[in-house]
Amino acid sequence: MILKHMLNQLSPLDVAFQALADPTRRAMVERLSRGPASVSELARPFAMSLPAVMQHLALLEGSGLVVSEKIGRVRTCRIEPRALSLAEDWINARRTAWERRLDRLGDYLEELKNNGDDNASGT
Amino acid sequence: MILKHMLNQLSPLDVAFQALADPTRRAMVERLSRGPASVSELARPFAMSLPAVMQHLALLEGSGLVVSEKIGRVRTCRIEPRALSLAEDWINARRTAWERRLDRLGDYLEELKNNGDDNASGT
DNA sequence: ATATCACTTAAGCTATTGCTTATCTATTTG
DNA sequence: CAAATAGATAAGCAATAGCTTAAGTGATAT
Repeated sequence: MILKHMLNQLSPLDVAFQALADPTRRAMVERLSRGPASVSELARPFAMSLPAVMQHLALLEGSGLVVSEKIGRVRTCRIEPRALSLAEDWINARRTAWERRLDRLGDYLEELKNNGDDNASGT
Repeated sequence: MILKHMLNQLSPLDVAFQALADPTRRAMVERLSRGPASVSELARPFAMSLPAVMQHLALLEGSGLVVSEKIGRVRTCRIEPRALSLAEDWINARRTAWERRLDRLGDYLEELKNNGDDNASGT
């Protein structure tokens, strides 16, 4: 039997926003925005087990928001700004689309007002 | 008995990112970025029941990303750009923090290179 | 060599999420 | 008024998310 969730592959945007939805993961991104960190450094501020932190990290890496490299026994993590841009740009596009729409509406109403008196007898 | 999840109140940023994490809700935001829509207009593109759409809508309104007004029997929804900015600005702040950090590092390495020959005997 | 450190993997458990159907309440419209 | 329309509320259910503990693995220090 083929399950529904096996069919629909998630887009990069899906996984990025899903990764950012969790407060712990956003705190990890915030920490990494100030510079690289090892897994245990990343884990230290949180009141949760290391495996829990690793699961968050796995999701962040899966989304491309974070990349890491293991040297010896320590894995160093850093943030990938281009994956952040992806989400940022999506929001920006929707917000500016709305604002442009408001501007056009404003212009139209302005035009109506200005043409009001010299158009009153025009028809 | 007091449950843990009854204590921790979610921040505006939490609910905003959580709202944006779902593909259906992002599609609704995308639709609304092109102009206001009624609940059934919003629901039409999706292969799910109206109550399901209403639950998504409730979450979007709870996050402040969408506002709505009911006139007669139709509720008209529109997007609230300032709530979008909240999430957008959070991402932007982290991304630019990282990029500034990289720039400073680049400047430092550049400086090391330029001072290399006239500093070789300097100490 | 062996103990410690830094992670990693696996399994399991609970709360939440994203749906569903069924039922209900207001507003139009005929 | 009766019937259709637009939305709202409630209850329930399967899948997922976010943890936990226990038990690895491989690198480094004693």
